[in-house]
Amino acid sequence: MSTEAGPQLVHPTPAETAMLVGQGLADDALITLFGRCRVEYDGRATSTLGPGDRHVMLKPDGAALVHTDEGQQPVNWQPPGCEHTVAVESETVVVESERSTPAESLRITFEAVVHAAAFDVTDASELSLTGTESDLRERILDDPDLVEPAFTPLATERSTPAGAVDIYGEDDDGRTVVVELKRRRVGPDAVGQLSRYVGALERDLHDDTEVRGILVAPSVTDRARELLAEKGLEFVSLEPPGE
Amino acid sequence: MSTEAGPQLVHPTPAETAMLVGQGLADDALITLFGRCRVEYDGRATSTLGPGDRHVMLKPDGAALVHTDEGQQPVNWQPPGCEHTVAVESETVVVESERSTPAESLRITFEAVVHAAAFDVTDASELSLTGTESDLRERILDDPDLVEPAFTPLATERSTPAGAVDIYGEDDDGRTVVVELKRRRVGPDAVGQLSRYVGALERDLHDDTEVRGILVAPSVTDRARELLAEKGLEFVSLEPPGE
DNA sequence: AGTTGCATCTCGAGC
DNA sequence: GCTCGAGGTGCAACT
Repeated sequence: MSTEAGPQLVHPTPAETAMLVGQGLADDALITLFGRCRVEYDGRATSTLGPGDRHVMLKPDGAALVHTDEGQQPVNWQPPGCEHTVAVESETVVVESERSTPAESLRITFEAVVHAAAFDVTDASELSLTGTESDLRERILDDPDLVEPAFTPLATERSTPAGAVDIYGEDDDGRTVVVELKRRRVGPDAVGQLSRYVGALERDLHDDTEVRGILVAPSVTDRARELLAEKGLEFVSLEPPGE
Repeated sequence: MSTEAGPQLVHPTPAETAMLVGQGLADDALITLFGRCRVEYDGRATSTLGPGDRHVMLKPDGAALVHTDEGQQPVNWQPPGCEHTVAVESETVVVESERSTPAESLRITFEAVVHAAAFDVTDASELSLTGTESDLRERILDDPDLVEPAFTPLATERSTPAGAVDIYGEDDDGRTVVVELKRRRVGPDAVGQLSRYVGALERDLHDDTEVRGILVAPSVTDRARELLAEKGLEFVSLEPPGE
């Protein structure tokens, strides 16, 4: 059976729009609206957006997205789990989306709706993604010599007082090694992260043997390299498998 | 004049869809498609997504978004600046989006198109947002005593070998103070950041007087508080202005 | 173009 | 629910 088209309206009246959106919300449909609107948001921050043409999407999981003609990111949004409502106020369509923890509300006021639609969505497929940090970890566990000859991984995600280290192991001389993985070129933040783990382990183990810290990533910025040197940490260039 | 509706098609044929998309791309329209499709991506990583119903948006700035029924984030996307193309291959509509630096390509293959539309977008308004870190900085510059009595800001975004500090100043005793601002509750990463700045300034100034580091945020996690204590850094609870 | 750090970051996993 | 870190993070400001 072919996919059914849901209701579609072009230049609907406020009442028609509210009817379609209300029914779409009841049916757990994916709803899209396009038209001239204003947007107000209040919650973790506060924002207002004056009149303009935007695309609005209401998802059945409670997410809301307001897109302008530019940018990958929505200009306003609400995360999944929100309650959407629609109403007609003074001849304008008002879409609201709210949640309570944290208290956040989004209010979209349409002065003109150009298009409204509700779609029934069936999507059983999951995204398959390769080239992640997890893939880089598997690559190293398969061949620890990629870090250095005779490196021996002992644990992954080993917890320390400063957080979990990506790979915990020891070198040819039996010294403790902390490996921090990054799937792409790294800056100073990754050095700080590795440094925290090394420091925490040195305090935790509090034996005399030093703890080595190795950052594994495709490359580092100049500043990150300086920070590595200052803190006595090491760098190994390695990329996640490319498929 | 009221906003014009662009072309709208319900259950279009592949040829009709390709025509609408091609014309929309030529007109710098915002294009939406809904239907059953597969998606392949290759670039910074690699992904494949099997058949399912999704909403596709092509923006005039070259961004592409593929949304499922769940989540605030698109399941696949392409950033602004990409070249979009549409073609009919073996009776299916294929939308491709590519860029060269870095080399990335997105390929969406529709086995059924339920809806296709192209919208003319006019949006002159800019988002006004309050409650940001920048607002918190202004709040402190207006009243430095919020950090501590007799704190004197001397510079913002002062550069150090480890990066730019949010507020650079001195305390009542003339000691150098580094202030790191966060608009929300902070974890260990923010402590590492402040620590880097303090360390870099101590080396840079290399006089005997210590450099104080103060983290200003609404609150801190337990781990972050421990790290602050270990590194001899301080915390002041303060929120960005709420409106 | 590369670097750095903010973001209403989002998202998932662990606790 | 909170915490923590990854992300094809996006994004702007600056060099």
